[in-house]
Amino acid sequence: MPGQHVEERARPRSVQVRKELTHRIDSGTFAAGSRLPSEPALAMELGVSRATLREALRALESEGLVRRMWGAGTFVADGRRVTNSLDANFGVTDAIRAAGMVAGIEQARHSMEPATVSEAGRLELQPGSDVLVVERVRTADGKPVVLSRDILPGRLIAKRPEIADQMLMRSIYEVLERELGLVIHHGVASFRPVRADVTVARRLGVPRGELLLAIWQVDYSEDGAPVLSSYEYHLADAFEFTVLRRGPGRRLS
Amino acid sequence: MPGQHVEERARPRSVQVRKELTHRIDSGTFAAGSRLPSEPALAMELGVSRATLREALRALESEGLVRRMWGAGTFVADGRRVTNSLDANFGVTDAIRAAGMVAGIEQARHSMEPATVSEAGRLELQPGSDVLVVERVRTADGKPVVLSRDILPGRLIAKRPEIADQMLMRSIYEVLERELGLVIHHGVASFRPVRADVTVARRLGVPRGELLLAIWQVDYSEDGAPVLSSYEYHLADAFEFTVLRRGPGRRLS
DNA sequence: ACGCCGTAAGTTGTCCGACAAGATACTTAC
DNA sequence: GTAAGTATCTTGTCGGACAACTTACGGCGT
Repeated sequence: MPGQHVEERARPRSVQVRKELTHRIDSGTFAAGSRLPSEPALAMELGVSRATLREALRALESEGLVRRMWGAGTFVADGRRVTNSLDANFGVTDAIRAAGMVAGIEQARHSMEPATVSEAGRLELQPGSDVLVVERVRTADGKPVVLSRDILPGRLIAKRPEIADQMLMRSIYEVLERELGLVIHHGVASFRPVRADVTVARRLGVPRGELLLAIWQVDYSEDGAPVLSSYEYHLADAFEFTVLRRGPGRRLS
Repeated sequence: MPGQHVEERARPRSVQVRKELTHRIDSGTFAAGSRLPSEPALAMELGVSRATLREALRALESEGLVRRMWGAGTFVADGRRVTNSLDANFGVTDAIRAAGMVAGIEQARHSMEPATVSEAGRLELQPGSDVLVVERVRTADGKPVVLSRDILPGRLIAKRPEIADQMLMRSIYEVLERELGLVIHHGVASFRPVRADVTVARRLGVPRGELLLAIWQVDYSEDGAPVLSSYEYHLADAFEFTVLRRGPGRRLS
């Protein structure tokens, strides 16, 4: 049953509250470092119960936006917001825009191919199943900075092949969400430094052996199904990645 | 008032519950992909109210350990646990151990120096203040893999200079927590690929120009004060870093 | 007048009981 | 046999209440 179109489903109210509070913090209504109204007061103002508000606050705390102190109050985390954070910004487009540059796409092309064994494994498909492969060179202020190769199950666009064309010009995440109602819930990214080989160097217009950061990643939908497998080659000097490390709350063995 | 020794303060019960559930998941009592007992049942078994249990579950959900589905139940996240995750494992020691290798330390030395302007800025100190600098070469199964340079405010160990020696042999996070009661709450790490210069290459025993991953990071204590600034040079082939990317829940502008 | 300590107010943590909303599995009607 | 409807289970939300903790104020002794 692949129906399930975008139907403006009612989200849990705590999610609404979380968004509202995030907006107030981002907009400065709740200044950095300041204390939030007490839970009973905030709950009444937002028109939800204290339990629902606490649900939202717990989420914000785990995101590092607020800090709760027993008996003292809940405080907005001190400024120091990570701008180009690998674990917050999804996709190359967001990363480029977060760096204050204009994101563009060149040399875009897509094709339907049989999945290799490793790709099928990542996407939990039968080897040889059709997968859509989208290759693009991403530009920042017109200069090539990233070569990306995105792979997704062919069945996703089987009924609407024209969607593949849209992926050549826009963020894949954007297309997945707007055209297919597919929201990426989380992804697991790995990276390591590499040198540009002949193929990559030519596409990016840099000398062979240039320093690159290779990132490969699998994104999962809300129900835990793999949706997108991608490979990216970033110019080392293009932008700087940061990661917010939480913990060490849970210590492994 | 720097008293405040380790005094086994009573943690919120939800934290206890969270640890218990984490343990059960890690130990396999709750198998990957399986459904947890219902909230009322689990709450009764653990001897806490449903609200407290939900507080713990919310935390586990944000960590990606469980997935909650409205009306269906709460499920343990599918295996696929990130092993060497940059945003979960803190410190080189944990990273090496997570890769299944034996962590060691060589060429360790420490010194008290006046802080440079940039270092003082990162640690929010007066330029020229004394800082403790710890330089070490970390080994995995006896082979050098990381050159690290850790910088922390000198006042932290002013009254117990012998602590610096302990940092030469053990994880700095471990020493901070056990000897000073200082728990790192979060850190912000940045990284980029670099080539080994002469100095780094000699310390790590690799050719000049070898591929490295440079990671620099500032760690903060629970009250938001910067505690540790560190620089690390990782051999590109030593291990593979992964990051769990959440979202895109809150989209920035 | 100064400093110390106890107390009161405020805030978060936890608890209980109940109902609403969504999902699943079973039953029933065709 | 198939499909729709229903029963039941689960999570989401609500309201009120009390306990634990932090902070700040005021009284007390020196």
